[in-house]
Amino acid sequence: MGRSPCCDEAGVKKGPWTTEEDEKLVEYIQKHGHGSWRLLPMKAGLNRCGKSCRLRWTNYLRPDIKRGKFDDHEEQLIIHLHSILGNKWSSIATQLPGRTDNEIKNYWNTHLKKKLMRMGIDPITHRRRPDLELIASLPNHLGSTNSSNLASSWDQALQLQTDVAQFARMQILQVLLQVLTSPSSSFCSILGSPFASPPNFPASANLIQLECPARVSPPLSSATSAFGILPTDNNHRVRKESIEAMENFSRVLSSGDSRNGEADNCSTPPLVSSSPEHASANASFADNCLSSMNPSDAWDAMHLVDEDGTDLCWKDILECGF
DNA sequence: AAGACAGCCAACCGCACGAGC
DNA sequence: TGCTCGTGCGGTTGGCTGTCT
Repeated sequence: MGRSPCCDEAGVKKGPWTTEEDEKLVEYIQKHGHGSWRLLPMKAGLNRCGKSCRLRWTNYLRPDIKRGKFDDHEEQLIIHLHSILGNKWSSIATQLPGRTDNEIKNYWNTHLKKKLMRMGIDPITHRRRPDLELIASLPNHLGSTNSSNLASSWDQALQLQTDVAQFARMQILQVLLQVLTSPSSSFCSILGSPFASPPNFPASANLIQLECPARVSPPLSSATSAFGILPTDNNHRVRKESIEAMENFSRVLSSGDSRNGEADNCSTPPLVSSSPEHASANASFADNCLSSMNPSDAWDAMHLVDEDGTDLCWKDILECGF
């Protein structure tokens, strides 16, 4: 697990690459392949660490790199994949031939994030954020101060309050989905513990009566297992398979599947994880199973029952819990 | 014309993970 | 089983460039 000492070596050059260095690196790799990155600088006669060489090659010198502006299709694809995968830049990059993860990451941070915020969409959750919309439209509101506008601002403020409450509910829904679609450890341990409840979940919501996994009804368990989320899987396998599943899924989307149109029409894919570490597993379930549902339908789809076989009042729990 | 500021992006840093011993 | 090594990845930084004042 130790860190590679390669970049700790003294006397190794850092900073921008010169054309001579680039030429040496390209020439060496074209002749011999990169082989071991650690040994490459020495063999190629470069006073750089292997890591730096690898980065320079993969992000800049590789012959298949596509240069220039991102087109609309690429932009939409990045936004969509980010809504599914979170900050998994390397996974996103696999869907955009010729683009590097670094390039996509930079483009996201400098362009797309701001673009979404201007549209009133939270770039992390990919959900509509009324507050952001309000901020974006603030200049318009400041420009007009007559009484009717004041009244409409009040309406808007009240609407905002309602939206924030709705948003909070959705956050809880997300947390629950994260828990439900996480590997067994988190689901069972959280629900099995007499004290634990999902983060930010209201204390009044009593989840302890649930157990794992017998009480998860077939629709949910089949939906999750279809994407590799099995209670017996370990974390890494689940993560990997989930990402692979999402990559396959997004491949279908990008190849013009009919659902793509629906997804594109809805600029904010629903029920997207707010935490990157859960994004892949969470999203595979959410995006495939719940994309066309409103929150109420989503609950119906989950169809959770307690041990007596009666429906749990999840909706009520959420609606009354805070 | 020049200094301040903001945006952009290549490169670096440090952590995580798998393989091999 | 635990350690080291090599590599991949995501977050962050620093310097270059363009725009504004």
